[in-house]
Order: sequence, then C-alpha cells, then structure tokens
Amino acid sequence: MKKKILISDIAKDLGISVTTVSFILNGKAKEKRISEGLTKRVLDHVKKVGYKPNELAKSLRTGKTKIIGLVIEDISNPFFANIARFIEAKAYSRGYRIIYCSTDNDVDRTIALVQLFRDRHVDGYIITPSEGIAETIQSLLSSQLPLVLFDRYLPNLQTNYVVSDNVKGAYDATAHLAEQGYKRIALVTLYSSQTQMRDRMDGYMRAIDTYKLQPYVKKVNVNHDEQAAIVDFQSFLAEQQPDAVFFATNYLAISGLKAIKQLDIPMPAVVSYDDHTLFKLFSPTITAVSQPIEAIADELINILLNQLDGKERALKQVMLPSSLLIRESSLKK
Amino acid sequence: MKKKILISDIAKDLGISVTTVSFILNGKAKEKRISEGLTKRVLDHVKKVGYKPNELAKSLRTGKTKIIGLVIEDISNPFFANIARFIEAKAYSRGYRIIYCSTDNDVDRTIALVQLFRDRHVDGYIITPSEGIAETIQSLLSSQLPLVLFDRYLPNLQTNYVVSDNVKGAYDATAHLAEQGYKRIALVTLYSSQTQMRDRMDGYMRAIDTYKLQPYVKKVNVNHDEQAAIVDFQSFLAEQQPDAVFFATNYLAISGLKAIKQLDIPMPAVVSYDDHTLFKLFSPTITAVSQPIEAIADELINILLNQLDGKERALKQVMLPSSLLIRESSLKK
DNA sequence: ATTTTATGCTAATACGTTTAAGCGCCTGTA
DNA sequence: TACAGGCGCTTAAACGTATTAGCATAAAAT
Repeated sequence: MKKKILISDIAKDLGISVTTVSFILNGKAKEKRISEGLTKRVLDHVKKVGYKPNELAKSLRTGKTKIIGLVIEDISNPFFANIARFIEAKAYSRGYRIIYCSTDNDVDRTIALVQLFRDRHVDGYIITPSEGIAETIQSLLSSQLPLVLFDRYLPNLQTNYVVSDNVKGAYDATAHLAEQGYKRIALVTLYSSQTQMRDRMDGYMRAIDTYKLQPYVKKVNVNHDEQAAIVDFQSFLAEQQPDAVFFATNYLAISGLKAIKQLDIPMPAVVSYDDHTLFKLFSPTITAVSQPIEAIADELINILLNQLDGKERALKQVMLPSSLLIRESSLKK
Repeated sequence: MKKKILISDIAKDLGISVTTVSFILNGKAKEKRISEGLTKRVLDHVKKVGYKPNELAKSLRTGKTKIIGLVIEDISNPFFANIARFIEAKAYSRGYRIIYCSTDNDVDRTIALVQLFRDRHVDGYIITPSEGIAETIQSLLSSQLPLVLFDRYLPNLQTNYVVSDNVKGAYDATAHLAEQGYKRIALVTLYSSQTQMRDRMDGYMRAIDTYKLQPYVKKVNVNHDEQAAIVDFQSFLAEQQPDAVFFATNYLAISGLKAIKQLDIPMPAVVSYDDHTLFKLFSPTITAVSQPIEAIADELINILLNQLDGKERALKQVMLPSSLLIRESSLKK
C-alpha cells in the first residue's frame, strides 16, 4: 500500500516550491521564466517517482474537467455507437475524455443524465435531445455551457446542432423505390414530432407527390413493448398490402422485418433510414440511407472544442448530406 | 448568468454555520444532534434556492466519488450492452453512477481506460479483462481498489469475478447439434487464450468426445479486418464442408453468416455463444447459448458494493449457468 | 552611484466541501 | 453552591492543486 505522492512531495524532494513544480508541469516553464536546468530536473524526478496530479483537485481549482458529456439515444444502436466511437477518438487526441450514457429517448432519463454530467462539471455537452427536454437544454444555455445537439434539434431553441439532410435522404429513398416501379410504398415511422422524424416524413411525402403515388403511413409505438408494435404493424401490412416499405429508423426496420417474417407474406421491398450490420446479411439485402457518420462526429467535436477554446461564439447549425446505399440485387418490374 | 450558490451562502442566509448545513445535508442531523426545527428550515431553504453541492469538492474532501468505472469489451455488442444496462440501473438505485467505455479487446486501450478511471478516482471497477492486462489489474489490486472481473478472468490473479459456465454452455450447444444428427460439427473461435474461449473450446471438445465425432476447429482473427476474416473462414468452409457450425461468440457468428451467405453453399446448422437481435430474424433462426445477463449484473454489482461498504473482504468467484435457446424449427435427419 | 529592469523563483490564497474537536449554556444531582 | 454531563451548535483544519502578487538578486541604464 504505497502512499499517494503529492506535488508538495516533489517540491520537498527537490528543495523548491510547489508553485515552481506546478508551473513546470503545466507547461508554463518558459512563460514563467523557470530555468531550463530546473525544468529538466523536475520533469525527470516526476517521471522517476511516477507522480500523477490529482485530477479532482485540479478540476476543483481550475473549474475545468477536460471531460465532455455525451448524451446519446441508444449506444447499442450501430449508428449511435459509431458516432460515439469517432467522437471519442477525436476528443482524445485533443486532450479531452468522453463519458457517455444512453437515454433510450426517455425524457426523465435524459434529464437525470444531464444533471449527472452537470454535477460532475463536464466542460461541454453533446446531446441527442429527446422530446420534452427543451427546458433542460435551455438551462444549460442560460448557464453559458458549451453545447451541441445532433441527429435532431429543438426548433424553438437557439443552439448549435449537426444533423443530416433528412428530407433529402427520405426523398431519395422513396424515389428509389418509386423508380423501381413499386406503387404501394409505405412509410413506417414513430409517434414522434422530433425534427428528424418530421423531416423524413416530409421527404417521403415530397417523393409521393413527385411520383403521384398514394401515401401509406404507419406510426408505431416501439419503445415499450416490441411485440405489441409488431402485432400492430402486422395488421397494417394485412390491411394496406404495401409492395415496398420505407422504415424511418433502423430499429423500426428490425422490428418490421420480424413482423414480416412471422407473417408468411411475400417480402416487400425494404429501405431503412440508417444502416445496420444486419442489413448486409438479410436476403434480399436491404437498401439503407447512410448518414456521413465520421463527418458528423467531426463537426460535433470541432464545434464544441472551438467553443471550449473560446475561439467561436457564433451559432453553428450544420446540415450534412446523406447517401443512399443501394443493395437490392434483383430489381422488380 | 446566475452565480453559483455555495454551502456558505446557505449558512449565511440562515445565520448558522457551514458545518451545521453540511451535517444536515449529509443526513447526520440526528447523529450530530441538530434540532428538528433547524433541520427542516435548512432543508426547505436548500430546496427553495436550488442549492446543489459541488461534487468535485465533495470528492476531493471525502476521497469518494460514488462512481463505478465499467470497462467493457464492446458496448455495441448486445450482450455487453445489456449487462451494462442492468448494472447501471442497479448501481443507480444504490446511489452510485456508472461511467463506461469500450476496449475493443485492445490492451493499450484497456490500460488507458483504467488509468483514466483511476485519474478520476472512481470508487470501484468492473472490468472485462483483455489479454495482457494482468499487470494493470495487479496494480489495482495492490492499491486495494475494489474490483470485479467478468465474462472471463485472469487465472494467475486472485480477483473477484463473475463468469458463466462456458464449458457446459459450449458442451450443450455442441451436444444439441450432435443429437440432431449433424456429423461434421465445426467450432469457430478466436485466436485467444482468454478463459472464456479456452472453456468454450473445452466444452466443444468434450461433446465431440461424448458423441465420438471428428473435431473441426477454425480460429479466426476478427479484430482488424473483417473482410479478411470472412475470406479466411470461407476457405475453411470449402475445405472442411461442415454441416453444422458452433460460433464461439455472437460477432463471430455474424461474420460467419456473412461469409456463408456470399458463398452460395447449403446453409449449415448454426449455433452461437451469446444471443443477438439478428438471430431471431435469420432464416432459419439461430440457436444461441444464452447467458443469464441479469443474474450476472446482479452478482457484479453486489460483490462490488459489498466491498465498497466494507462488508466483505473475502474473494468472490462466481460461475453462473448458461442456457440453450433452441430455435431451429426444421430438424435435420 | 543610483535607479531601473530583467531574472528566477516563492508565499499565500483560493477552489467548495467534510469533519474532528470543542465551546457555551442549561439541567439535574449532591 | 458546585459540578457533571447532555445539548445544539461552531471553529478551524484538511483534501491537492493553480495562480496572483511579489521578493531578492543581478545586470543594465542613467
């Protein structure tokens, strides 16, 4: 049980003051005109005895934790998991650490997480806002805390955000189906008025207009009981008999595929917003709207770090293009 | 921009000492013989002005952060994601928070994460150890830090751990295939000498012995380049022509299924160690060895919290049973 | 010879809590 | 009357660091 070694121990060992050691360790040796000889002696000795500053004490003193809080909808969803991975790597290389938690799109959970991060004094926030979270976000804003939303935004709030072009993505997906000759193209989406869902609906409708088709929209409640959602969706399938289905999220697509599979009906053409490992595997493989994950992560971390460095105060609202990953091998008609 | 409110502000507002406020806020009012009237006044006032203690300062003073560090192989793997979810919920209800990060089974990353958590003074550690991490774990042990491993353990180290009965799980899976009449049952596993992999191999071999079959073992390097792993596995398939495949992990199964799909050969029977959303969807659906996820999470958090409370110092090494989720509808032979 | 400036370092305070030790007062006992 | 002890609260130190203001000496300028 070795005793914890402090900065004062270093100072004592070398017969100098704590201040000097602190300056050197924080890279202010030159600025504070500490001689090169002493600087080297200190650094060598620190390395030798393996001294590590107490980060808690540092944070208390400086008010900075060098930690970014990442509040994410569902880390087990590959889309979010990959975003998180990129963000983590990029933040790391710039001296920041990430801590993240999933909200499952639940408001109370989101509020609790933001509070947790606030309690821990994270330096900045990257958040996928769930519905009803506006007040909480507003309070972060009021406290001047660096913040950027992604995947969706809150229309009434002046915040930074990074989203993909959901309207165009959904339009392209629907148009792709229409071009292939499908006539009864259904949209399966959530009971949700979040911006990304609204925009995907919008894109779908625009394509329906362009191709003069009949819209078939099914809204599903997927959060609580997947089996109930599946049954619900099955009755929609039986009633409307779509020949193609555009799922507004990848997990909707997964539930949807389960539903179709159980039903023993001809498989409709399927497109999903956001990709999934699964889709490459499925027969026939599934076309997906693919968001530019790395670019999103890049924008997010840049916006946040620029704000943290005080370089940038202007509002940054970024929209990036999605692309269609066409996978069907057998074209219809 | 409201100014941050301190415990001293509370004390000043009420004309009492900071100590008294602190005692009350930490539930020591009775123990410290603070009158009920004052206690109530303080609590009311704290609620009214919305005072929140600075957790950093608390942690610095007490040496406790009420945070548990969860170092996990891959949070986007449903098995680990679910474990994490349960652990988080259970810890939360006992006043602890979780921060977690993925290692991707990379030693350097694991070491860096443990160091990060150490720097942040987490109170305890739950870790899926990657290979080559023994030294790091030993150093946690030497510093008397509460610690429990899971999914696998380090045979040379005296640590707490929670694992499932990998030998029996793998035996049951293999035996199940043998009972169905499959003769060329292959095991696909990793280049890894971690305990869980060793034990799954062991269980497979025992079943092979029981049923007097020929073993077919393929070791795959899946971490770096999935496509290379797929090609590698495909040549194994072509050469050995197994009629059934037991994958030692769920992500191996996914890569394996991709490989099989590309190959246009008759689909062998497939069993996977650990379940996956995907498996319910696949045709034919895939049997899986299912670990008792909630029980594992329960044991982990109990062991750790009992240690944190100082209730328990004895070594806890727990093995829980896995069960076989049989899903094939069409039996062979 | 005196004042100014540069050099290289340090003393002391602050960050926001918790907690050991103790202080004055009141009550009850002898 | 004197004293012990309980009651209800407070004083002051501690956690480990960063940083402002400043000090002593030497060199340069007047």
